[in-house]
Amino acid sequence: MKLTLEEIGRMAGVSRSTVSRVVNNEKSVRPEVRERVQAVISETGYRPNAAARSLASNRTGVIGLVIPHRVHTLFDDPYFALLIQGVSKACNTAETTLALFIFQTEAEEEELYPRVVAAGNVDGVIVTATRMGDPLLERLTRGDLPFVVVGRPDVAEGITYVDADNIGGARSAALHLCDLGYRRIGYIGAPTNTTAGIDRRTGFLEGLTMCRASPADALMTDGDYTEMSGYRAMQSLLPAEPEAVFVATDTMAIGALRALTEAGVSVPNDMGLISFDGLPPSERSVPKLTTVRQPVTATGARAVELLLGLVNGDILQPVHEVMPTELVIRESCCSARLTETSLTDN
Amino acid sequence: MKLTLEEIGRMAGVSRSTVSRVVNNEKSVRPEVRERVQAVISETGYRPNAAARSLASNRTGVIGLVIPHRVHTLFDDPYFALLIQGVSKACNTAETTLALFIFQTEAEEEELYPRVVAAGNVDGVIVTATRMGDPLLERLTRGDLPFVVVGRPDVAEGITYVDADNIGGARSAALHLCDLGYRRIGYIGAPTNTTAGIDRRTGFLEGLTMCRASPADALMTDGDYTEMSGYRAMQSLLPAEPEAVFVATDTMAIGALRALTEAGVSVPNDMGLISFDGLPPSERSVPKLTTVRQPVTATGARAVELLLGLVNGDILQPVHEVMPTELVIRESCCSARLTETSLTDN
DNA sequence: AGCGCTCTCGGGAGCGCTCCCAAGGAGGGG
DNA sequence: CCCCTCCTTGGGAGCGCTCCCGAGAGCGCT
Repeated sequence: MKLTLEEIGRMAGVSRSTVSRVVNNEKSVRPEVRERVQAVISETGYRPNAAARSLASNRTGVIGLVIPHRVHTLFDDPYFALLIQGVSKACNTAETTLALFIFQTEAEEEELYPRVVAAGNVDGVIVTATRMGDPLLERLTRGDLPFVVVGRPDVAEGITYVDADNIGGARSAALHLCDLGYRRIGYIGAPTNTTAGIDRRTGFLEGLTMCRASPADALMTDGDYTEMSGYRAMQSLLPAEPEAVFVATDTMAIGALRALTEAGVSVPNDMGLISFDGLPPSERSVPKLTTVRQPVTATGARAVELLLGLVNGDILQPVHEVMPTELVIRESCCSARLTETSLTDN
Repeated sequence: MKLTLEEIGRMAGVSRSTVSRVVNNEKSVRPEVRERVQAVISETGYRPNAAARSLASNRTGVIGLVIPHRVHTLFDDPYFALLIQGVSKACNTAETTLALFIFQTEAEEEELYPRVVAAGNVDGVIVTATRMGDPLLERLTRGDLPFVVVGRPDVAEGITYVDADNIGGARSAALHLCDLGYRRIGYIGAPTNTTAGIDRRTGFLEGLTMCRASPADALMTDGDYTEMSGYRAMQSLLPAEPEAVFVATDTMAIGALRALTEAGVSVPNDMGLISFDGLPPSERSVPKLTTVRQPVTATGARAVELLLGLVNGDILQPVHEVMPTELVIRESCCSARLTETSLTDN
């Protein structure tokens, strides 16, 4: 038996319209009628047809999460798994369906607009991992589909985004190293064609400046978010003999740690290591990494809330939201150093 | 300007129906007319409205990927990231939209049927990580929505699924250890309320039998797919002094390796280690893990193909598909042992 | 008693597509 | 030359919902 509004109406002795009002929780329905209709609905397990609903209302109840093609190789970075989880969870509570768009090629990415957006498949999209001058972002800005960016976009005007406090977090990491008495501090960064890379670098340098340590070019290099790039970067830094290194992501830090292990450099005894992200692997390494944790799932969830706000018009002005980070002290920095310094000071 | 079939028709001087035929690539349209319509379509960037289309045709062009709530804690297992990638890629090439359903609670999971299926949101679903007597699977079997299971379901009759060759792969791992001369071989398994856990155990035991090694209860234990469970399991196995251990998943093997590192047991010198899955982390550990690789992304892609076949009626009988595995020899088993044995034999 | 207001409810219209039927023209065979 | 068939095209009828308008009932007020 095909259940429709009409059919439910017949069974409850009311019209299609009234059933619709009950389903959509509109007020002007007498309580007793509402109850009667509710009863029929739960008896029959009726659910309004999604397609008909979106055709008539111009709303789909679906939002998209877009993961651009650049990321594909780095998808083993657990960051995205966590982000997806946060987004998914928020979608579930909002009774919204999550459509996932993972692109492996530029061509696929360009299909997004025609195939998904123009067809009206989604009410809005969340975009991650944009890069400087990202054409996707530009395209989105020109269109009128609501969207939220995860991570600060390079041109942010008119764009709603939610980002981690990369600058503040990186600054606190640098300060922490300084506090522990480290002076020759190295840096393995994220690509500077991403705002996260820029911001973490900025924060790191700010931190150094605040404690009057000065960065040396020989101590600074960049990776590309992969574990392997962290591995290589650390190898290239070793000759400069840093006392400690700040690595801009956990995944690269794991790679860096591997390079150190192979080189027989003990962490934290011979070198301090601090990273950024606070993902699960960072507490399963040996030694466990001291890191700046960012709230990844919360970020994803917040992005959904903002997008939904945009979609149903609760939010009218672009919102820029910064999620706080937190320094998580574990085993990869030597607290003995602090003690030494303190003793000297006393 | 709102583009519709009608509008495009007007512009091309034909009717709505003809445009529809062109869009859907039906034959009976004169080539010249077809071309004229095509031209207007690409000029205007027209795309048929998805909602209207599914309302009229009863097909949504969306498939769901369901990840049950049990998995949520183990989501940091890169297996799922790879699976999602495979599924997503296949969806992209098939011009199908992927809806992702990740459930964190049993309650959310139960909402799947009413909210998603009854509302006609998807044409079919792919379900992963089912367990014995999974109520979700049972519900799906009763309904008439096409679905494909990733991993062998415990009752497989009437169900289309695609699974890795867990038995064969585990057997080859056991045989490999035997070949290398290991005799006291330990086993850290996956939960035996999952068919993967059962099958890998079965394969492992088959392998031992084939080379006349006999399993000892003291050498066999199970984890729960998490890294931590692998860590603990290895600790519990250490007193029994196995010469080598087969761990049923990479993630648990990484945990086991961590336990060994902490205990000062060197791999492969003091103990051989082999695992199953062949995920990226297995080649970034120190030492790199010898493992049985299963084709995760291919599995996901195959699941999509099967589901699509089911959806449009190309496949009428349930299909059971087994993906081959491959032994990847790296550093965690001692080939020196083989040499020793060989030497003795000579 | 009459007026106007609010609350409740029903039904028409239409969202943009697919499906189907029928009409018209072209072409082949008797 | 006519009839039958096939190919091509157009348009009607929905798919199941939302939105909107208007009718009727009930109420308080003058």
